[in-house]
Amino acid sequence: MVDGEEAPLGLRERKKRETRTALSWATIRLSVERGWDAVTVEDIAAEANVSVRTFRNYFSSKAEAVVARHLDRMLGAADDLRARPADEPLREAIAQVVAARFAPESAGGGRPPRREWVDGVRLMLTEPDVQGEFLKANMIAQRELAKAIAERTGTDVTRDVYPTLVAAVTGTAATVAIDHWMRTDGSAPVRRLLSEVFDRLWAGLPVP
Amino acid sequence: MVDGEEAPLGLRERKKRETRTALSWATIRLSVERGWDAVTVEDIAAEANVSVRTFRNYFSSKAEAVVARHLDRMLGAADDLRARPADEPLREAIAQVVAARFAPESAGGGRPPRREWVDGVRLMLTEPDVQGEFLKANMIAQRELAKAIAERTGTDVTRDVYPTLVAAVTGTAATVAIDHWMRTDGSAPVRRLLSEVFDRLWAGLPVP
DNA sequence: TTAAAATCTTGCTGGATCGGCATCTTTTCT
DNA sequence: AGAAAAGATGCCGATCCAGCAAGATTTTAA
Repeated sequence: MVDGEEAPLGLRERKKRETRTALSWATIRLSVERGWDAVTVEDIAAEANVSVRTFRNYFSSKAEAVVARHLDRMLGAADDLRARPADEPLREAIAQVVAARFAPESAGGGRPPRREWVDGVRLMLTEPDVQGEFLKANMIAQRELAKAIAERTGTDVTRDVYPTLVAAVTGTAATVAIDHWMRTDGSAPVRRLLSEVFDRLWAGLPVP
Repeated sequence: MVDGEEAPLGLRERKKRETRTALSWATIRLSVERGWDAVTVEDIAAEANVSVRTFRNYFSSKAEAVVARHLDRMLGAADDLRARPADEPLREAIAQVVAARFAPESAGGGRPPRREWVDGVRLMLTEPDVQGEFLKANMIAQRELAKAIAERTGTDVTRDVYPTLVAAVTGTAATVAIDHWMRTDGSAPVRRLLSEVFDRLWAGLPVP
């Protein structure tokens, strides 16, 4: 399951990933454009040129498909962490990899998000199912992140609470930043919020 | 929705709460005893003397019913926070109310949990659906907690990130403590884990 | 106290979801 | 090349789910 990430990645695997992201994007786009309830799994499958059954092989719900983008992002961050110089302070390393994954270029095509789109996304994110899946994804990513942190700090995920805790805090930072962005006018970019939240957390939550 | 908690609480409301907790407990008990998949909504409804449709009016899934206990607990904590002396440091106040709600007496009848029961609960909590709902509930509770914190600190939930952040950290602490308890032999009581986690968070996550 | 209004419970039901299975196609391995 | 492995798809029965309306209970107002 965990073989070298360096393998050239066969055709099969590549296609699978393509289908996965295609389905995920299709779900997001259609939902943003038409509204959550106005999109069926059938629509999405058609949009991505696969059968409904195949959609189900990849995702067990629309919400899961939407959140897949975020999940990949966070898993990627965990992965990046392992590649970070070992002598870099943990806090720095984490801040860097997470911030990098939140960079606009890192998302999709770096197209300038239109007002309409942002509003749609925000609306979509209010959907309870989506929020639930979002949290689940975060949890999964956190487990992976905890492993990476444990390796880096020479701690044990099952014995020490430390790696799990730091991972959880990282996930929380991301969630809070996004959450706050969602509930405000969105003028403050997520990255700024993220770094602010990070600083506060590692400073022990001083009263402002 | 948020009227004085002091209102005598009419018969209607009382009955509703009773049904709600009855359904929640029934779900938990049956699931622990028979195993998650061996329990249908029909069983639960029967156990609580209501129709299946009524179960659905209260909860949209078994998982949600299970987690309702935890949700109430956290909402209660948020409520307790408002009643805390205003000059008490925020950190202390939060630690107190949360710890109090995790006290064994505060749960159900203070019956000594049998080994069998604990194992069953642990097994139930590994169920993905349950975990998902757990996270959702936490999020809901956090929003409420954030409001209480905002009141207390004179900050604004929509303008400042601070209250949301502190609430999120509190929720995270609870989650991590429970998560760690679940994945270890359970010898360390949740309350001890909780306070350890709390201390570390408010100390800015020093490297151990 | 009584009648009206509001709310809750419940059975019914059509539409969507879900996951197992068999089959056909594509990729990978030897 | 040929066999083996893994994916995609269609089909289908079981289940879930939310809206609706009828009947019961509580609350409110007169």
